[in-house]
Amino acid sequence: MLIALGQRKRKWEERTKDIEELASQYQQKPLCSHYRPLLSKPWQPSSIWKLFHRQIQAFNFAKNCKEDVHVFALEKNAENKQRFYLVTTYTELWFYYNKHYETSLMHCYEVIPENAVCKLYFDLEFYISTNPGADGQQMVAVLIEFICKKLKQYYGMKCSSEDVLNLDSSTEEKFSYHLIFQLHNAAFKNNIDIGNFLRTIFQPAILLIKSKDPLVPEEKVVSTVSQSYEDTSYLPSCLENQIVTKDMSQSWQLNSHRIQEKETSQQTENPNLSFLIVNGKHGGKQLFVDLGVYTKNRNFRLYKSSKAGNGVILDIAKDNKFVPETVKNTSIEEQYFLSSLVCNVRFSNCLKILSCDNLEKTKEKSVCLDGSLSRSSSVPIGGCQSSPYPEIDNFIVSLVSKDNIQGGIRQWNYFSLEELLVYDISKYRWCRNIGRAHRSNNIMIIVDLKREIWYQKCHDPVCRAENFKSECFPLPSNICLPFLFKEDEDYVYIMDGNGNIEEKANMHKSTGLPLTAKHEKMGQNQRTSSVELDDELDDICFLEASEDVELADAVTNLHPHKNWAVDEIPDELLIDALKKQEVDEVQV
DNA sequence: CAGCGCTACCACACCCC
DNA sequence: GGTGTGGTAGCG
Repeated sequence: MLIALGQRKRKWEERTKDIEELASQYQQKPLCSHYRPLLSKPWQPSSIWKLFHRQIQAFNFAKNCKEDVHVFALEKNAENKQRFYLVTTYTELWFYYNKHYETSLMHCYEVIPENAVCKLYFDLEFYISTNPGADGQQMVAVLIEFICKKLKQYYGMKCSSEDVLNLDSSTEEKFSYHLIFQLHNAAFKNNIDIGNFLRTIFQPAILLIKSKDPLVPEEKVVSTVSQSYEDTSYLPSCLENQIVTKDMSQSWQLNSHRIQEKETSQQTENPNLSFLIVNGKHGGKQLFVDLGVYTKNRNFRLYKSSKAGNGVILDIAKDNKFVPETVKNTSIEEQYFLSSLVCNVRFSNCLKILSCDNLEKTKEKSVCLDGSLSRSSSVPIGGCQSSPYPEIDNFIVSLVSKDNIQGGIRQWNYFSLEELLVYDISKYRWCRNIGRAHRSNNIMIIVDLKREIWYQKCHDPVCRAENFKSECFPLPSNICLPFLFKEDEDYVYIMDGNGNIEEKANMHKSTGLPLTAKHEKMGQNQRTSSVELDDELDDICFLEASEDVELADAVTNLHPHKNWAVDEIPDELLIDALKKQEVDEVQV
């Protein structure tokens, strides 16, 4: 007994000694002593890499992070499809992912947060055995052409197959594609709205499928296809005769009239949607486009990832025509990776947010943040629509309720990349640029959840031309995320050098030392976002995520045309800014 | 110790003709 | 027989 205890004690002492030795090594030779993500390449990893068992814990942690972090889901393996939730930045994920395809990161999914602005994306699939002769690539081409046409029709967006990233994950059994639209200066309000949009434009096909269901009475069925002018030779032989009657066509027109008040004149252009319909695995008709992927917090498989239990990765398809712009010091592969991320959408003044309410409500709207493009059919949303943060909404309403004017929130949009809430204000038009209210243009208030600040921007063309952005004001602490979300860190996992996930105490990733609250909050002043990858960034994007944020902001205000990283700002400018802003207790 | 968000489907209760 | 509700298996 005593001997065993003695052995245990010695083992424990050895282990403690090893850890202490390792810790002193890291202290002497820190891994990230000169980390300057905007300057040095190859860059070094930041410290944000945390795994959680529960999605909610991952989101709560991410919301308290100062970096551009995102939540990803990892499938463990084929036997155990249990999922973990990883919080990290795009850049850091790529850094490890790129090297560890065959480890824990091989089954990795982007979590598309509910309410987050995102790109138009598609999951396409059909079983090859039940669809003999179906030409998947040709069907994809027709689909893209159709979607581009509808984007033009509904939102005035111009795009072509060259703006669509085609990813292929097909097997001998199943044709499987992902499409990610890279629209210029436009994105959808959230993935629910994408679903609404697609259900609207695919409605004839959806109803046609339902009509094959004996439970649906035939007279309720509406469809399109008055003229079937398109080549259907790529269709599976079983679908060649799926042409719908003229009565159905009229029905669709009626129905469509209710859906889109202004579009009745265009109905004659409706193409044959039978290209959308395929045979299911066990018979029955289904859509080529999976409409089940537009739900809250949807997991969408990453470029180069495979499903657990199936070795087929999502790779650039042979027929892909999208080529990302090359960016200095980054590989084309990384650019493809960033393009494939559905939520990698950066806020800017000219970004058009596309939205679509669900079919029952039958309202269509498209709003441009710069106000320069006309809004389509719908009425503006009346009153105050609440965002996921009612406390912040209340604060915004209090900001725009002054001088006997009761302003309101016309609409809000959430950018998960930078954690920005962009509020379009109604009724209240006071602009800090001109020192009075605009006559006809509305203002917006941007809440930066990471920097815990808010500022005003403007829809007015003159203010826009100046790229006006007001001073930054601190958010009251009781509406900041750390206050609203108390993070749960009971279970923290890290990945070892081989990319394997191990359960660990709550440790600092680079040093292996226990992580203190201060480390957490400081985030080591590191920026690993795609900031340095995008030449056309809005000024708001450059100088953030640091302890010195206010100072950096002050410098930006003084020198709006320079874009410095926090640690690049010349000392004299910092001092100027200090004087101007009377910022205390800032370490230069 | 440990996934999440649906939808389709089923059983059952209640109501009306 | 029609309609509403609540629970859940199983899909994506």
